[in-house]
Amino acid sequence: MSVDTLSILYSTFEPALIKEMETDGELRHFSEGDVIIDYGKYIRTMPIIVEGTIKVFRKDEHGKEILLYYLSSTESCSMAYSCCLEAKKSEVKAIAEDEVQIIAIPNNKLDEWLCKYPSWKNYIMRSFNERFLELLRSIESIAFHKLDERLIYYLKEKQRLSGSSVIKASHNTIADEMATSRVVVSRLLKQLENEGRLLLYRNEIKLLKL
DNA sequence: TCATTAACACGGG
DNA sequence: CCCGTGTTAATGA
Repeated sequence: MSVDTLSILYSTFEPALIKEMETDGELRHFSEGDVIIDYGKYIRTMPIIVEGTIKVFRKDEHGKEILLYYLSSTESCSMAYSCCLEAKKSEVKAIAEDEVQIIAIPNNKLDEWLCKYPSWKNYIMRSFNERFLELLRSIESIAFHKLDERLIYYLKEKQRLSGSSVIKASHNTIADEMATSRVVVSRLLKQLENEGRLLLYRNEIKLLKL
């Protein structure tokens, strides 16, 4: 395991736990677009993200997909945690947004560590809380805001995670992730450009003031 | 009323 | 040429 990876872990977990992670956890790498977990697959390990960003999707009964939330460094998926404990099938799909490194923790360790390590308990609790809040924000956005507000929320979220005000994505990709059509995305983006809030290029959006 | 679908032209890479 | 983009017109919820 790299020094960089370790330093991230040391700020979150106690040394004895990290030792266990080194022996029992498995470091895995994914590239942009890789499907990390798919609908209906059994989850046997719980991932902790050490590098990169993962996007989590949910599919409705008609097969339409929508982006739920992003996961980034040191975060984990509480969905995965509860699935692991009961050996259930995944309700969501996770795709790597960029280059991603995760530590896969085998499910038999999860419960054991909960009693053994306070830092692990805290991490799990905090992780559940963060995911829940993020989910609430997504629901609020989808249920109560119109598409133009959702688009702005989407762009801001991209900006926050990439740390850059230049967003690299096609209108089509954005439309897919927001579960709408490209026509609408193009129209709304054009509107925002006319308002002087961003600039449009091919496969690129430069955010000015949102 | 506003989203979706299909269709088309434009142009940059 | 292919793909992303901008627009329009018809249709749908």
